[in-house]
Amino acid sequence: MAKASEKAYELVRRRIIDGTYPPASRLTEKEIADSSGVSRTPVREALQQLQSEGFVQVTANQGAVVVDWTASDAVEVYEIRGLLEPYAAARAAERATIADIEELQALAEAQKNETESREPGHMERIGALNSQFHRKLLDCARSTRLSIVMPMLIEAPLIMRMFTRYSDRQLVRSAEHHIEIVAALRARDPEWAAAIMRTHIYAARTRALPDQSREEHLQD
Amino acid sequence: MAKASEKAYELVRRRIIDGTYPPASRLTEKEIADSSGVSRTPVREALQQLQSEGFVQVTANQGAVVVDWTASDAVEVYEIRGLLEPYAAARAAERATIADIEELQALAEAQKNETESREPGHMERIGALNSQFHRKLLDCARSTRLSIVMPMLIEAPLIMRMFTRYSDRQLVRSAEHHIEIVAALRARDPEWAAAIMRTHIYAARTRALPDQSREEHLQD
DNA sequence: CGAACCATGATTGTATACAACGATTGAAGA
DNA sequence: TCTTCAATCGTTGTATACAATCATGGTTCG
Repeated sequence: MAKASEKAYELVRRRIIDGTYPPASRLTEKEIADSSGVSRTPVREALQQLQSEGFVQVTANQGAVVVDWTASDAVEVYEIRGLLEPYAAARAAERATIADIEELQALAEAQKNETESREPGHMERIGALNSQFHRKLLDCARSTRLSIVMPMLIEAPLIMRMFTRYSDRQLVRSAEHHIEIVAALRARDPEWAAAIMRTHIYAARTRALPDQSREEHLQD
Repeated sequence: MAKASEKAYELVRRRIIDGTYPPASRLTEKEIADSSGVSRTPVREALQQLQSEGFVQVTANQGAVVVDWTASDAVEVYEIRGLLEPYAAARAAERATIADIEELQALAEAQKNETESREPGHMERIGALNSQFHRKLLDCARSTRLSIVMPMLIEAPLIMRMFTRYSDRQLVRSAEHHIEIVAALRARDPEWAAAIMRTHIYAARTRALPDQSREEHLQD
């Protein structure tokens, strides 16, 4: 059996992402402990972990609340990703092994296929593949600090739901970006990798902006 | 009395920074609990907190070890700061209140004075003032994400000791940078703020590079 | 009627006991 | 001599009991 603290962590994280625990709702340790079948001690650890990842906010003696995301929060996340992920991509271009690159390619192609097939549940699978791709690329950057910092930006609940705002056209483009990133890594070209990654993030950022009609309203 | 978990946190953090717990040394919960006079439960919370800030690395069933910093780690920190802090400075230029700016100015001037007076213990005070300045500026950026991420980069133990590598000339310059940053905020000029901050970080990064003889060896 | 104030209940914070796990050491066998 | 295995011990992981704290609602006094 997995460790108790992980069990609680997974449960809460899943429920935050799927909306069972809506934004601004209060989480009591006892309720989580009962739901996950562990004691309060590992629950507290899980909540602290979730806090360091930006999922919840715990206040002294008042417990944890699910953080509420505003549009400006989302934009802020993309701005910071726009600074850090190109750097991560450049590092990855210099450090990824062949095996790493193959794995990234597999992820990118799987995502591309999902965007084309559009079978039931493809949105969830695309979201998962997208997260995996960015996480794997982060791994290839071989940077302790980035590995601590970026998961919070990649796996934020709002960010993971952002795909629902994409048109089919935009989903395809996003997958193509991933494929081009892999190409840049294969070419061992840090600048190319950084440039296409920057493009990728900026394109995503637009989806987070309040008014989404500014781009591509003619095509979609 | 402060909360038990904070007590343990402060103790361990201080001991890591002052070298009582050297890099790569193992920290047992019991030893910390005895030293700080609290039980193991809050100690565990403190260690987890310290992990999320990059001070220690805890491994399952094997406890925590103080992270060991290499030269490349230091460079990595400055590279990331070189990306994030100019952005933070730009945001601060748009968001800082007059009171914020006055406080920053006071910190910058105090640091300048310390570099000129050179009274006993000035190095420690400069280090503290420097941390305060960057933390306050971060505060003015009004970014939840940056506030979570950056303390780890600003308060890393190695970074705080880096001042010992500065020549007098470089200490003065560093203080001057801070003063100019305040001027940029006062002018509400995000680009200026970002530019001088970038300069400030890059100048610091050079100190972290293995071979420090490349700059200013004639003057110093 | 309103505001300040205590009593109460619920929830978080801490301590301690116990369980589970891993490293280490020593002996037995090849 | 080297390897393997098992027992032991120290350490971490978890559960539970208790203490401290906060939100609440009702009560009293102005």
